[in-house]
Amino acid sequence: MSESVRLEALEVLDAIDRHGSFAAAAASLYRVPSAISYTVNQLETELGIRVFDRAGHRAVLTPAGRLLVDEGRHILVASRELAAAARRQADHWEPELKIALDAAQKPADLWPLIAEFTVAYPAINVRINEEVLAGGWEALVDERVDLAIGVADPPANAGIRRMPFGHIEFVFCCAPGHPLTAAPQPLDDDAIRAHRALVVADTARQFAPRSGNLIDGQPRLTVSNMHTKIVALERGLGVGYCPRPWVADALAEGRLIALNTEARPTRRATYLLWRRGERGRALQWFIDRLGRDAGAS
Amino acid sequence: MSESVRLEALEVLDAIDRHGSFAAAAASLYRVPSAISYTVNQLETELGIRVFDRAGHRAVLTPAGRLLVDEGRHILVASRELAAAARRQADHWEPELKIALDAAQKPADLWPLIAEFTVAYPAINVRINEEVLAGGWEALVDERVDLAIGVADPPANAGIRRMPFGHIEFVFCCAPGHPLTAAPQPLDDDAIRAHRALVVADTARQFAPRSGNLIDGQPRLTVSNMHTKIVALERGLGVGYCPRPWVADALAEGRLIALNTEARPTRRATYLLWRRGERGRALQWFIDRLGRDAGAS
DNA sequence: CATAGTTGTTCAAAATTACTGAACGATTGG
DNA sequence: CCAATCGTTCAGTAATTTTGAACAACTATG
Repeated sequence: MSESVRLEALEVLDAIDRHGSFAAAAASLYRVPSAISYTVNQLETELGIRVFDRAGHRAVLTPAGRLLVDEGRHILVASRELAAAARRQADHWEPELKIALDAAQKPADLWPLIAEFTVAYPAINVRINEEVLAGGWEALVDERVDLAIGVADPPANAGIRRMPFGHIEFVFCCAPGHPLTAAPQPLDDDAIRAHRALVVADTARQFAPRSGNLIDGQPRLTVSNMHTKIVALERGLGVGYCPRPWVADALAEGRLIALNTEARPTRRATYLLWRRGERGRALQWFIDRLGRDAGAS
Repeated sequence: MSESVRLEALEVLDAIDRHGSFAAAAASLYRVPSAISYTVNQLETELGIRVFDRAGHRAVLTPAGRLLVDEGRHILVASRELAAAARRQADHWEPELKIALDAAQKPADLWPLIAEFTVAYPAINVRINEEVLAGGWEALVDERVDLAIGVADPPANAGIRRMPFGHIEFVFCCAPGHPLTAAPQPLDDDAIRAHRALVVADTARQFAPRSGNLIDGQPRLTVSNMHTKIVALERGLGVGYCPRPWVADALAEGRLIALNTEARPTRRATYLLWRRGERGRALQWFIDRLGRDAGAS
């Protein structure tokens, strides 16, 4: 009456079910029929139940046996996958790579690369979180992600390695009918402060939240992601800076208007960030590929 | 280089991780330290990787070893649960009991019973589908469920056993401002046919769908469940028969009005239905408990 | 800086477990 | 009814796992 089923028994059950008889299963496992009998008997005494009904002298699975076969196959697969995953891990392939993508980057830009990776390495899971402002940095420091893409102005930190990734241009936008469109440009802080600012909430959980491009004293409408911010801008709910790639279409189609503002940096360098030390091959692959295209964006 | 990890090795790894050393693990498994060494070595050669780093002469898990421990525990749990599930199955406890609840019954009426069952038998999963008209019957015949509760007017069938469950009273309802409220009662078919009928779609997939209480030629608005039907009735989108338990509150609060209709049976017997033959203990438990209260509803 | 108490390894022997092969009874299909 | 298949049993053998003793490396403690 052992408390757990033995993997060997599950293999034997699987073979019997797959080949239709003890004899055929024995042949498929390069063993002799009595060895199959032996294992099945052992399983039955261990579990204290009947797994096969031997009435018609062609052994047929009992309901409990059926359960063992069906569920047992999941366990067999899992234990094979675990062996494979351990070998990959030992070969410096992490089982899962977690990526933080800064909200200023368009997720669609990353999809071709993800697609290429998952085709080449189907066993490695990839998980992408979109993070805003300090969120990507914090996720990296907290080891919630392995790689942060497109973070602007990251603080210096001995434990974090960085590589220039590109530049992101911020455009001050509002809807066509918005009162600010009538104001003289370049807009000064006072002109801007009179109108509600649309901001994307920083996803940082514990570091001091940063407010990007934000002028104090201005009324705010905070939304949870860049897409919502742009929709809200188009509806005239406020004004704010947006990454150019996100608003290029809306500007071209006249759904949003770009306005000049005074002396505020609109172009910022962005970086690829990862923790120093052990670098898995999947992480290295992404650093290589993203670094190769750097500056293009 | 076997393709799968052995359960014995996972037990040993788990014990080492849990107790902190080979020696302590050996003690906990009532074995001698060299046996632990043996199993670990065997695992390492089978996988072709290092599982422990023996540099500091206090063996420490490699990343691959940590993966094996963490993921391996899931496999150990699964194989123990499989053994237990097989024993329960052999003891005529089905691993999962699937119940079809007729839309005319209020799901809330079943919750106390479900709660009682899951406390008494936490290992047995219960799944409830709500089915409309022929849907419950069909789900039973198709073996998608094991028990159908509250089905009205089930066809006779040699493979299906039944037990009277109760009665369900249907009330013809409409919103307070609806034109039918001004018509003389009892309403005849012509009066009813002039107004849109709200019907709940039959969930039957292959049997001829039944239309409950429906007069042909009448315009219809079909919705997917009883709750939606009642909301739609309250909004004045149509008229129709509803089970009294579902509309009792709405009638009492005046959100719906009950109207008399001509010569149509408004009270129907409902039944508990299950397939004849092997009857698992969970099924028997529900039949006993539901049968005991029969007639009360 | 000993020293006692760890920890994990190795190896031959012992114990246990799994597999084989032959003999046998039961069932199926032609 | 005969030949072919199927699964079981059982004694013997092969393979694997466990043991116990000897050993080497490290740690903490006085």
